[in-house]
Amino acid sequence: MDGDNESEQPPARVRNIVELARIAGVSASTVSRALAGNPLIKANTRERIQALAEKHGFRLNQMASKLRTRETRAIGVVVPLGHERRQHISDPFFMTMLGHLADGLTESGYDLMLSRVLPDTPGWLDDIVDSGLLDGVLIIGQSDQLDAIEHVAQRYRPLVVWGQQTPGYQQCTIGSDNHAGGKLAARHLIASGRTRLAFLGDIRPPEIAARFAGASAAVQEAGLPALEALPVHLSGEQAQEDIATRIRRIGRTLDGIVCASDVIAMTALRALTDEGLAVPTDIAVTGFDDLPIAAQTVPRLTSVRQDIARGAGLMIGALAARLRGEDSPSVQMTPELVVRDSA
Amino acid sequence: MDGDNESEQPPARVRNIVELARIAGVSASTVSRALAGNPLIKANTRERIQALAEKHGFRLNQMASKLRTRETRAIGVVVPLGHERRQHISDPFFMTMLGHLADGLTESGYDLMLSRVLPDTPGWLDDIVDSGLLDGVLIIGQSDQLDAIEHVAQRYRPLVVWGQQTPGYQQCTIGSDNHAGGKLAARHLIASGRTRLAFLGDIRPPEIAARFAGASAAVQEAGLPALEALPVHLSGEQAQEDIATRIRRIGRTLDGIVCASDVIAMTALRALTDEGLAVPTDIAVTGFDDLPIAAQTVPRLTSVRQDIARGAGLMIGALAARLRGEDSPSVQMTPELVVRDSA
DNA sequence: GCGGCTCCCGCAAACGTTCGCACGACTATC
DNA sequence: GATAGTCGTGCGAACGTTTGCGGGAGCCGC
Repeated sequence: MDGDNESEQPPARVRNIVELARIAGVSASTVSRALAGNPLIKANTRERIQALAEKHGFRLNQMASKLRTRETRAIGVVVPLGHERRQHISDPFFMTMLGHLADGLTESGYDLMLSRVLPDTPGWLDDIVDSGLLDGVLIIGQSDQLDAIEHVAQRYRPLVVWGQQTPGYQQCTIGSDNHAGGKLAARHLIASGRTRLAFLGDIRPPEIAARFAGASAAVQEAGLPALEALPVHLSGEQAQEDIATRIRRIGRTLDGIVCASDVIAMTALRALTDEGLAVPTDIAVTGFDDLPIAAQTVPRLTSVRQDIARGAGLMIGALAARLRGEDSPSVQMTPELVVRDSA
Repeated sequence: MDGDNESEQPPARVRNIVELARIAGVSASTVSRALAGNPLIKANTRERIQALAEKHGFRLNQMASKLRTRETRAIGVVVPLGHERRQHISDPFFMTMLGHLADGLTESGYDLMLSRVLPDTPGWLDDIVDSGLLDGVLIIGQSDQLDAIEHVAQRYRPLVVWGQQTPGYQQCTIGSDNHAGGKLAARHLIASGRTRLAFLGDIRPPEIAARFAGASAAVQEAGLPALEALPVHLSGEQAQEDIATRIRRIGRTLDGIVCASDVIAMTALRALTDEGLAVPTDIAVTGFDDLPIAAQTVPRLTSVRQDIARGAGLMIGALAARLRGEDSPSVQMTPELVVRDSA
């Protein structure tokens, strides 16, 4: 009747392994091993301790455990927002990628720590990799931080980057062959008789620069006048504004637009409709990424497909190899043009 | 000439505070305080130590620091996928919310740990809150875990939920007044003369159930036959399939659809177009959320606006209050109908 | 009855910080 | 010149785990 009655009041919460050890009448080491399922501990004490832990709602303090074992089982996913200092990561591409990474990492038993970072201090990436909180780091998009990333990649192995592989850089990069992708899109427009093309998107990030270069190459080999890049913000209300303005200003002088992403293409579609221009009859539009929404727009978007799920898988695979101490090469996936109605 | 030359080779990386202390010729405590900017340490030794740390590329081990201070400065963001066991969190709503949360938390100096969890083990949420890794937890969407969440909420204060406030439940819930929102949408359809309505979406999650209930109420007060709910998956290719099937089967019998989300509405739009049904002349469609894409579809989507940015802000505010030990009430935001072209 | 073996378990030292307390040196006061 | 009051630094004990090593208890065979 003295509070020790099990059925009357919920057992006191146990806060650490020693308390539980006292209750069980064993040492802390035994509890630790028992909870870890270590066969060194006799089966019935092991189960007794596990039951006791369950009963008192006890869970190991991961912080202590991780400190001790020096294994955090956590991966950092960082999105550098160097060229695009907008407040939120609303870009569906990032988000989709993030979703796949979350899946893959959870599956492998890793926690995911998300950092959306404005890279203004020089050591931003060092702060992350040297925090002692992470076993490895995945970077989504190089933004304008190619060199900063490279500098860290030189000494920190478990680092994998989604982006554009660049000659002379050692960082393990997973990404599409953006140059080929851009070329694919432009060639398709040209093949359908378009001659007055433009490229819509900010070409500072290496991925986009490569897409632009690819498209330019196609334009050049067709003997058309050099492709012009029309910089616009990547997403957000700002982008909508930018794009609408661009379209209003020069939409009628064009008959084909290669867009840096599906989101941009989608917004362009909307802006063109508003301008009274018909897609694809007056002007053809291609996207990039082939996000699910590309199939849902009216007209449906012709887009360069990036297999994001596969990309995420490759990133995790490469990281896993590096965590095992093996080496893992960069991978360029071959993009594919998905022809729908917009071009 | 013996390797101690500073300019020749990069200084050896220092791994912990004691090593740095030895180099600086002081005690570990002093280094700790110096790096923390503690004014107890004389200004010039403080700076000397900071410079030394910089030079040797030393950074505090956060794991140890967090263990010691029992303050993790990390918030868990969890997305329970109870009713929707699809592989990825691709839903743009979640993603947008996540983006805003990431912004807000980073701003307040918190790290964000993302857990996408299939709640199959009974203690899934306990595992998270008792991991010792987090100062607080935000849950996006209640899924079918209302009770599991409630059980933890009873004892764990720093927990805030995005979802539907439900009578008899204590959990701190931030969300829209979904009932009002659903009613708003249905009333709008009815006001424009629609009489044969349906609700498109899985009504198991409480948020959606409330939207359905609200729409039903409007239908009932107009004296129309009871509203039918057509369950479909929330997103992904599966959803597309589901929706197309539904539309093909009964699209022609309807003249108005209340959709549970913008994504569903968008897919419906596409499916209707494919069926040769004109929106809004043949059939009117409303969305829910008013995501940026709602303004980009053709025709533009009439949707019930949820201010996601504000919602994220409220969640973080409520959590912050709870972290300070204060209490914070649930909040229901008033939704607003944004009328565009689809209804 | 003694050595050796197996089987469980406890001791104590880590992991890398932080922070209360004490202590030495130096100035100011009477 | 003794006492009190700063100021700056070091000692050592935490935070809650994990794990190498050692040792006691029990059993076997000789």
